[in-house]
Amino acid sequence: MAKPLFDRNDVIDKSIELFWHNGFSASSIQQVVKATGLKPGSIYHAFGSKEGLFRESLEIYAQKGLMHISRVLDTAPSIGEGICMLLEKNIQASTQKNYCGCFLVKTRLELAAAGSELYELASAKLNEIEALYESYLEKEFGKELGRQRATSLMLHIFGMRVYGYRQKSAERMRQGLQEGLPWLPWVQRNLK
Amino acid sequence: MAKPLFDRNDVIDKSIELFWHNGFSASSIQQVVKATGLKPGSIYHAFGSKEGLFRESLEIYAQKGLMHISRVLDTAPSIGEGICMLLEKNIQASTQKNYCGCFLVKTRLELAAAGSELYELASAKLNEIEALYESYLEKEFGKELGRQRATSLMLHIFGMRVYGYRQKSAERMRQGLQEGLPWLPWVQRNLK
DNA sequence: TAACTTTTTGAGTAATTATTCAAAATAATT
DNA sequence: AATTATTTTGAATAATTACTCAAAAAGTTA
Repeated sequence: MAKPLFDRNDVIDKSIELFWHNGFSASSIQQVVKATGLKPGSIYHAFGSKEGLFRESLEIYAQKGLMHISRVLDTAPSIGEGICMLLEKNIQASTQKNYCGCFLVKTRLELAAAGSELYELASAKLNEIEALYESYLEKEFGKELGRQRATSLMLHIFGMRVYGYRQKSAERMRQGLQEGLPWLPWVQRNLK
Repeated sequence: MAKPLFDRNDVIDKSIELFWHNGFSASSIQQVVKATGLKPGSIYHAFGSKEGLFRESLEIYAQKGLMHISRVLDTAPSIGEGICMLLEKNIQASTQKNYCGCFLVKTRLELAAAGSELYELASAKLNEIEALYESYLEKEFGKELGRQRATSLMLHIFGMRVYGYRQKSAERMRQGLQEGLPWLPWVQRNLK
């Protein structure tokens, strides 16, 4: 019973990187071979298909994202401040050189028309994220307002993932968020 | 001097349909051949490359979108009511069977990492849309608040383009929009 | 060490890809 | 009708695609 010699986590991390940047269609198995060092046979033995590898990459990515949100919101001084921290981190990320949006959002848009199982997976994970925010906001604002603000927050997060691709959009985006999410405890940035 | 026999508008419309649904990478020239009835040689003679055809499709799509926004906002009773009409139309569209988001948004997300010229084109057109909304909102709210609300509106529009893929999200999305864009003249829907 | 099980290898496959081009067809001009 | 200019054709091309499989290597157990 020989066990896999390659580091599965490492291979998944490198696959996430590749698929996240290029999307499903534009990423070839040959690129995976190059990125991971695995030979085609090993990839198919371990993951079954390109779709199988993509699915596992997407799942791990989503799981990490959900855990990150929970961790930040559980340790922040307040839920509102935690959300602000998460949003600010998204803004920061969008200023990075190789900004790439969100893997789940990109997958949902790319594969919606194909009716792919991967689209369903991405959608399910995005719904989980909304449900997670909702569970926190309900505690703060009650059932109805919590749900409403969770939806509003998701609209803004999705919006950022598209808007953020523009260079130098950080400050503008920050102002737009403050305009649309006035119930969050924004900190004063530039007093003038 | 023989002139083209095929209807360029018709070919572009069918190309928009195909590219919009499948994206750039997942649309093949053979699919274009099938969808338009043109032979490969004709396509390359008329548009130069797959990218050339995609570019022209994207440009026409964007132009139609910009014109539609102007027309609605120019004829609406007020700018606010016009924007509400446009948003409501987006919500309605998202409930359609083959909802497909926005061609510009999809292109921006798909081709950002590739540093493609098509990404630049999609971004430029999305910026034009924001500038158009800004020009209207400035008249209503002044320079600074107009700009801020145009950004907020764009974040919501982008957000809808992602959020809307979920089935049965219409009512929830409507409430989220009302929460984030309270300065718009929303009409009462269900009194209870 | 030997027998056994599982993983890895990497050349190979059939299908699909974007693109080309010489020849045929078509339209405008003479 | 003849000439010229342009478009259309569609089979062919070289490259790339996702994926396979028999053999070799490696780990586990006896």
